[in-house]
Formats: sequence, structure tokens, C-alpha cells
Amino acid sequence: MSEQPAARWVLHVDLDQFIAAVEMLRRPELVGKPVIVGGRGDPTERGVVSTASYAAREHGVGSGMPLRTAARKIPDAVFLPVDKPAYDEASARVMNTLRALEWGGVPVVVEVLGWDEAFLGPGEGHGDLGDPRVFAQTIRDAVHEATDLSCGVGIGDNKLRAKIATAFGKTGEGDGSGIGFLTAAEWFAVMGDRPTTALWGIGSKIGKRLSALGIHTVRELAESDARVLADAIGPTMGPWYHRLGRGVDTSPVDATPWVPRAHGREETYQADLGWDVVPAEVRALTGRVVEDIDREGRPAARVGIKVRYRPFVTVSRSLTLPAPTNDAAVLADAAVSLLDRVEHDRPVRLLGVRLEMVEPEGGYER
DNA sequence: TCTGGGGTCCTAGGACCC
DNA sequence: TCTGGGGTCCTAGGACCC
Repeated sequence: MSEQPAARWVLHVDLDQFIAAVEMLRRPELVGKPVIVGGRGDPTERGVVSTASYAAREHGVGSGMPLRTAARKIPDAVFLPVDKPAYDEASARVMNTLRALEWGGVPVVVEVLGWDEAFLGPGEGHGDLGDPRVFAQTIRDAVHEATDLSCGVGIGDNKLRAKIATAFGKTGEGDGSGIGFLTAAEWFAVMGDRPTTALWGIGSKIGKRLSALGIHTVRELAESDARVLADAIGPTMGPWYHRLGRGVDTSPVDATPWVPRAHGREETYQADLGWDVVPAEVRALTGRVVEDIDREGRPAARVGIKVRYRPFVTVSRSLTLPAPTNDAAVLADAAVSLLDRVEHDRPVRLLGVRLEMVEPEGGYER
């Protein structure tokens, strides 16, 4: 009673503590130490942790935690600023290494997910794929050889299961082998009793809404009524969560280069901003985003701003331009005009500007 | 002690059109 | 007498991911 076609292997590659590992490559003396990368590297400033090394994670420090909280937990940790160009470069080396691999006699298909993750699938016209565990180890060896970085690999019969499987091989989360395995045959034995938030795509908010419906585990989600979920959560998301519960995912591994839909900049200020300087800041942020869309070569069709007054008090406003443009002055005027639609009675903690680009001819491929 | 910064996609309600 | 139904676009907000 399989819900899926015969296994067609998907592998998920995830670099270990990627950002911290890149920092350790150029500062070998940091290996084994609690290293925390985030913000400008000053734990007395507003900012959060981007990545903590495994040694730091042992003390309860993790991504998203305020730097000040991390500093309280590990006063003698090494704090480093985020160095985006260095991670871009290391990531490109890893992805190029993956794209050079062959599996079953033809190049693999590589779908990049971010700086430190990718899905790999068999290429068109492949021959015998052999044992996917053998290829998983080939991946780990090749990445280590080319970059000195280590990675975990998840093996699944679709992307969802491959992604979840990765953690099962990681030190601290799994058996430490570096390779995890999860297919339809193991789905309910492995995932059935876990909370719905163990699924990729269900976070704390949806987890709570599902709990309110009496759905706490992956098995309960799989056995729930998709129509009830559609009514309660929405016609698209409800049925999708139901498929997640069953481990169903038919999306292909797709190497099509990603075409960005929008670019934005936001900044949390170390000291809250008075309204006398807010318009100038919005203009400056807009100017930086215009540089990004100029590189994309498509004009902006919509402009949005975000204003945060205090933690958790955030509003956004947006408008559609009369005609698409990449004229920096016009876009800055539009962004500033949106400020008229928000309250001016309190100082500002964060400002954001977002430009949505016109669709390329023929629309987005994915 | 007090939540970054980069994104994507979905939902809901109102306006408007035929 | 008494407010259809389908569709699109726009805006604000929410949720999720890395």
C-alpha cells in the first residue's frame, strides 16, 4: 500500500555548522571552541546569533538567540561578525563540487537551497545508481576533499524525507555517521509519534493551530480529514499539511537557476530613531535595494516598507507603482510616501524597504 | 534580557468589473 | 423586490525557511 511511486532516490546535503566552520578554516585556533557568529560581532549590541559552533550549542546557544543572551550563557565565547562575502565564496565552492559529481554515469542534478544546503537527484538517462549510501559517502568525501568542510547527507525517496533524514545522521541529533535514511517504508515507525512541528514546513504557530484541532503527532495529521484542515487553515495549506503528515512530496529536484522575486533591506538601529531622521533613512535603504534590482536587470513593480516600533510591534505598507521603474529617486519618493500611512508618535527600532520586481517575460519557471 | 536580515508564499477583505 | 456569481487586482498581515 505505497502512496508513492517506486523509490527514486533523493539526497539532501547539509553542511555542518557552516558559518562557524568557514570561520574556523581561516582561524584554526578556534576549532573546538564555542564560536558565535552574528550581527557585527559585538555581544553588547542588538543582534542575534546566525550560527553557533557545536561547542557553543552544548551550552544552549542557537540560531536566532539575541547576542546578549548568548553572551550571558557563554561569557568567554568567541564572537565574530557576519562576513557574507566569505560565506558566498565557500558556498559556491561546495555547490560547484556537488555539480561536478556523476551518479549512474551522468552528472547529478543539484538544487541549491541556500548557503549550506542542496538536494541532489539522478540525472536524465542515468545508469545503475548502486547503493545510495555509497554515493552519499562519495559526496561527503568530495566536499571534504575540495573545501575542508564536512557535511551530513540525508537519503530519501523524495525531497521531504531526504531533508528530514539528514538530521538522523548528524552528531548530537542522530547516530553520528553523517548519513541518514528515511523512505516510505520507515515513515510511520520513525515519524509517527513525533510532533507535527518535526515536519519541514510546520512551525510553532501552525503546530498550535493543529493541536487545537486535536492533531498533535505526525500520525494524527496523516489520519486527519483533509477537508477539515482545508476549512480550518485554508484551501491550499490545509491539504498540503495533510500531505506532509503522510510524507508525500512529488516535487522534483530542479536545477533551474532561481530568479529572485524581490529584494529588500532592513536595519535594526542600535538606538531607536526619531521621526526627524526616518525619511532620510528610508531613502538610504531604498538606494541600496535599487543597486540590487539593477543587478537583476528588471524594474520594480511594487514598493513596500516595514516599521518596527518595539519588539513585536511591526507594521508594513505597500503600493503598486503606476508604472514599473528602476529610477532611484522615484522609488525613494514612493517609499517615503508610505510613511504617511503609519503612526509617527513613537521612535523607530527597525526600518525595512522592499522592492518587488516585474515578472520576467514568460513568468517565473519555478 | 528582550527577537537579524535575506527571502517566499498564502490568506482575507475590499474595490471593481462584467 | 431586495443584493448573483465569477474573476482580477490591491493591500495588510501572517507563517515559514535558511
